[in-house]
Amino acid sequence: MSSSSRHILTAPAWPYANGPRHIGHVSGFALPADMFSRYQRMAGNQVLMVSGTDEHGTPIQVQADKEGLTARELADRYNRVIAEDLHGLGMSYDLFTRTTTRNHYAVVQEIFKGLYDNGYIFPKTTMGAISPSTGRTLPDRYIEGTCPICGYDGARGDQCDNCGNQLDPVELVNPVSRINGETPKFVETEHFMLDLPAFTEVLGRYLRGRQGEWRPNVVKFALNLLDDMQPRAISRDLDWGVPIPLDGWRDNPAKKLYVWFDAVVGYFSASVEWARRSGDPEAWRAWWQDPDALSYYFMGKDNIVFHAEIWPAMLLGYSGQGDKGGTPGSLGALNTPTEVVSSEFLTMEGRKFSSSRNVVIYVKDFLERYDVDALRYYVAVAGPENQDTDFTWSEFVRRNNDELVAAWGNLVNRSVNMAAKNYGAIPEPGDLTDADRALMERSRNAFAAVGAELGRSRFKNATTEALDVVRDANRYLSDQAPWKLKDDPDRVRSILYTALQVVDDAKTLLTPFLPNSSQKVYEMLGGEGVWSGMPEIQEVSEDGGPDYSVLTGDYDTRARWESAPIRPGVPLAKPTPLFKKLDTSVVDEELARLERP
RNA sequence: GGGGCGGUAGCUCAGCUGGUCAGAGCAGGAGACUCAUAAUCUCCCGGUCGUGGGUUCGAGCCCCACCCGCCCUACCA
Repeated sequence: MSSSSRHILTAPAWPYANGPRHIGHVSGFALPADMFSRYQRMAGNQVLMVSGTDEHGTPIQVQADKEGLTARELADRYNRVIAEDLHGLGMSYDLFTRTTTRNHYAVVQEIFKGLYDNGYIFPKTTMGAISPSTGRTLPDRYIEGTCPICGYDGARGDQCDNCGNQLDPVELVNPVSRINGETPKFVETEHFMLDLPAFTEVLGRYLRGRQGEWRPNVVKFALNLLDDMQPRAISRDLDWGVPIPLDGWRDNPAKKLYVWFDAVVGYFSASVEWARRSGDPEAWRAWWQDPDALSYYFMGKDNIVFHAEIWPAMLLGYSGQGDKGGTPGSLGALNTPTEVVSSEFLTMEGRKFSSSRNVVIYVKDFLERYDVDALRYYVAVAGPENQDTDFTWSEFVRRNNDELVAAWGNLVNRSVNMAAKNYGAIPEPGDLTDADRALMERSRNAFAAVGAELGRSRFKNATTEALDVVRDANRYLSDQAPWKLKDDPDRVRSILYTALQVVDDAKTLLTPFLPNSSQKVYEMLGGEGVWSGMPEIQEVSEDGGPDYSVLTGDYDTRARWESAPIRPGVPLAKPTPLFKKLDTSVVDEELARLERP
């Protein structure tokens, strides 16, 4: 079905390095992006999947202070934790890096300069707070006081936790520093603004051109924002961030680029870093400048504005294509997103995930107790694709037991077991009946159907259709009942051959969701080597900077999105179960863990 | 306050541009089988598609209002 090989950039959102990831996080960006990427690679496309940890900004600084660490130390810790979470999930990143690399700084500054030179960034004077005793800038979140809106007296400078409104610290009644209790002094401070109104026209054309392609809620949401575009601050009074690359600013220890600005550039900077590490520093251009290249961004719905509005604006501005024109920056014009795929939110047993209330299950803890494929499957078939969905332990156990173990695992087990026991090998079929041919044709045809759903990031539909093949195969075995045909060995061999061919097809269809168990089935049926590649953590170095670790891998594997004929004669051993059946008592155990400090 | 998404069988959810669209899985009931991790297969039960209007020959699917849940965002100050 897919005609020619294309370059496809997969851009999963950058997790913020302030703590471990829970399954709500990864259900929104990481797992969908990985399933999409694995499918696209199998379909023969050249996928580049890049991301990393987002490590700058006030929340990191605040938390670091609280723990007596530097921001860098805190970021180092959670970069490692998150990389291990994603590694455990089998996320097939070509590069998972971080925003504290020298490469990232340089690329961010290049994008800034391109925008600046084209007139899309301008300075503006606003009011900001400093600490009278130290003379240092006091970031918004370090200030608390009485909320001017609801009267709550624990409001922070940037937001009131009681009424949820965003605030300007200048508005707070009786503001005090959270560091030492002193009263901050408000002084004039200069910041840079991104001129978003200067992209209204071009973004409007861009977004209207995406109608019918993107999920409608994303386009609608973004188009609606165009009605009231405001310049957005891109610098911050904080020393933890990327320096502003202009004379007089570059060395200012207290003014850095606002974290969101550097974070969205990460998709691009990581591509550049990947190219350099691959040995061809220009290789990124195939994904960012070829007009036929495609790019897919995966994130939670709270991030639509950055990916459907601000990042396209930055790319257009850098490329000299905003409403005020300009010329492309020194790297040349860059592609805007082909599609912004936004997920809704996962809830936990009917409630919002909450680390502080312990309404949460972290990736690490999950993977210590359960198989990664069980989680991947759950997110694929029951994740927050079109609407908020609830994760419940009972549903997780049920899906695992009824669908993975009883339907798919059992099909593999009964088919391989019968063949192994009777022949010790994939049998040579006799004459095939209509029923045999119909089932094999049915699973062959599923590649187009499931592939079409995967290409549109419709994972629920894709999983369901793949499972339908499994159910049909189980039905076929029950109908044909080879165990009753001891006196017709030809027929038995044909039946088992047919079943094994469909098992082989189904394992291919399920590979994007269940790469680990598909690898097992692949080996069970005589496959050798890596069927579906897994990421690895590598220590890397960078000229002039500290060493750090990245996630990368070789995903140029044997997996192809097509039915591959099985080979009679290949030896078969008695199969071992693909999945572990879970006792229903785990539901109570896990529920008891929730809300226990 | 503004914008967006969702509200479909007991449960979790599919239903594209309006006309076999009233579905799937699970749960519940009955039966078949024994190759398989007591798994599998068959049949049955089950919904006035949030509420109230409207458009249409015909509406979960379009329009209006309202109710509920969630997301983003603003302001009176």
